[in-house]
Amino acid sequence: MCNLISVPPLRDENQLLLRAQALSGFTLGELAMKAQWHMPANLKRAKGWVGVLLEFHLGAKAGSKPEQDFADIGIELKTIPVNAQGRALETTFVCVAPLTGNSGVIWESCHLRNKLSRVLWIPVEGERQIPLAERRVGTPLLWSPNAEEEKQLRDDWEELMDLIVLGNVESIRAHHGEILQLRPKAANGQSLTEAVGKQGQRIMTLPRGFYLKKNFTNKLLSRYFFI
DNA sequence: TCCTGATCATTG
DNA sequence: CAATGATCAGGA
Repeated sequence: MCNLISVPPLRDENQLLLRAQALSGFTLGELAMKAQWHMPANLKRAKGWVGVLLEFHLGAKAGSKPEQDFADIGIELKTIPVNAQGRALETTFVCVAPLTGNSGVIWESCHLRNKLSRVLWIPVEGERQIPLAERRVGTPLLWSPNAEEEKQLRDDWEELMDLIVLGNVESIRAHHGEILQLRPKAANGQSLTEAVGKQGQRIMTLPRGFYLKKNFTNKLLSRYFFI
């Protein structure tokens, strides 16, 4: 994507929050024009477009590094499509699930916990009846899990990781977990990655990712008003 | 209507 | 291929 606007580096999370607040109320069409980006008609062939557009406006480094979007200030950015009531329309992808090399991996130092330790949520209107260019950005929310939320995340993560380590990855369905779920995260059904089989042998399986279920993200968002 | 499994684009 | 950004869409 062309990059004609330079956004200065961020000092701290308050500055990031202010910058995000300044985007609320704008439509995606306005933000695309400001960035001089091409507007796709819909997201069918551009599923991550909204997230990358907001990253650009907030000064996140684009790329595919497995770290927080704003690693220097310890913040992960998540755009979340919402309906007119401010309720999540989709689950939220968190990170790829490690399917091998998990001996000794513990919650305290896992990738998922790090990613979710501090999240800037930006709701964006996502109903398909609204043309993409007319969808508005909502009020951002800076969030860290409280004790109860962290326990829920940890319980689900540990249950899912146990299944992965013990060779049961292929028996995990999306309904496992109260607030976290493990689902395919792949380019297509032919993608394969290494994992552990039932007899401890090496198998090839579809890459998986951790996702936050909508019931959980809705609890976070419901405490705030949308626009 | 909603959820689960499938899929799309891009970068390193 | 694996990571990033996610949403699509058929079947329950």
